[in-house]
Amino acid sequence: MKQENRKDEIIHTATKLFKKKGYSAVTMRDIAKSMGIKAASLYNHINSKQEILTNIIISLAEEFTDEMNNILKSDLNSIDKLKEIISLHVKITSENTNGMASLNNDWMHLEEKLDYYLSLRHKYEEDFREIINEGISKKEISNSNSEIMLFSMLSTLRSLYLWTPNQKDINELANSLSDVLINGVKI
Amino acid sequence: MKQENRKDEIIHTATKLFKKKGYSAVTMRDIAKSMGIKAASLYNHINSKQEILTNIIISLAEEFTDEMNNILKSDLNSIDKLKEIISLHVKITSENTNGMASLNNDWMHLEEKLDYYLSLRHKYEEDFREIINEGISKKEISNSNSEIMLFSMLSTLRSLYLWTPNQKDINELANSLSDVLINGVKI
DNA sequence: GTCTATAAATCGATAGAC
DNA sequence: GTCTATCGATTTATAGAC
Repeated sequence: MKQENRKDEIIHTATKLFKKKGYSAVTMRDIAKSMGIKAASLYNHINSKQEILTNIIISLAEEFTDEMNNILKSDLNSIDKLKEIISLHVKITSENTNGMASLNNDWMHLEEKLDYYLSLRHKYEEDFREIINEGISKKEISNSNSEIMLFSMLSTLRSLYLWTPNQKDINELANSLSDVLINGVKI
Repeated sequence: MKQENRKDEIIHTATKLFKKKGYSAVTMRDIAKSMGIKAASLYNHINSKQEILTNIIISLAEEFTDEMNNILKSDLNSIDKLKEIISLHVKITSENTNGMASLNNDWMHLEEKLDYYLSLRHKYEEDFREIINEGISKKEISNSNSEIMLFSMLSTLRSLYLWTPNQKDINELANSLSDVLINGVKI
């Protein structure tokens, strides 16, 4: 475990609380109490509540962006690129389950960094869409509604934080999830 | 369009705002302003902010519960039961897109009705799980990880409110969605 | 049924002692 | 680096005039 300085400790504590109740319902007093100190003491390490949220969300969004770029650069076929995306979501979610809740549910409370976040998200979805459409034109992916395939997969991957907090083997999870998302449930 | 009394109008307005920012970030002044009146006037029609949230969430949860009971009672095979569940989510989401946001993201802010909501949700997931397991034992559904199939489908269905607000033909959406969820994306 | 006015509590954030 | 004390703004909700 990496050594946590006081600022990281605040962010880590806040992330846990944000998952339970959402950014708006968590007070600086809640965060402080959870750390055994007073709210005023938090301000020796962070400048504002908003700074905490920005830190949680932007670092995750940039991580997704970087990894998506690696997948795009690879010479995998479309199905294997999808499997890589699935593994990426499983990995990041397992490393920061609580943070994924803020990324999904509290991004609209970003202030200065809102537009930047939206641009990263838009680019990510565009890249995902391109992989699917490339797969369709190369006859690797079924030629049905590509938008529904995109948002169905994305919805499941974005919801991983809700039901995989105690997952042991993340490789097995990624494999099973790939099986279900790519082959469906029918025999 | 059914005639809306003042209380329904308040709930309708609040539901729209709750989707945008979440229950905790929306104030009674926001709701009133959006209706062109003052916050104090709201209290002539509703007793509290909490009552608005309870009304939104419990009515939706009970609708899902009732319809799931009908599906369970039917003599459809497992795949067709799954298709009925998919149609149910598409229908309810198209009728109350904004309310689905509260159902998904703000249920933890329920107070007196929280336990009741949790019991309905638990029962719904149990019924869904039973349909999948029955399909597996009858060789209608693939014998892979049933929990992953359950939560993958449920995640997609619960996220419908995010990307289907302007859907025209809900029958076609339900059919395409069934195709993707049941048959996957592979050719 | 809506208004103004305000109560009582709580919010994020700061000042200054230690 | 944490504390007490507090500011100023904002919250839900109520009282009472119209």
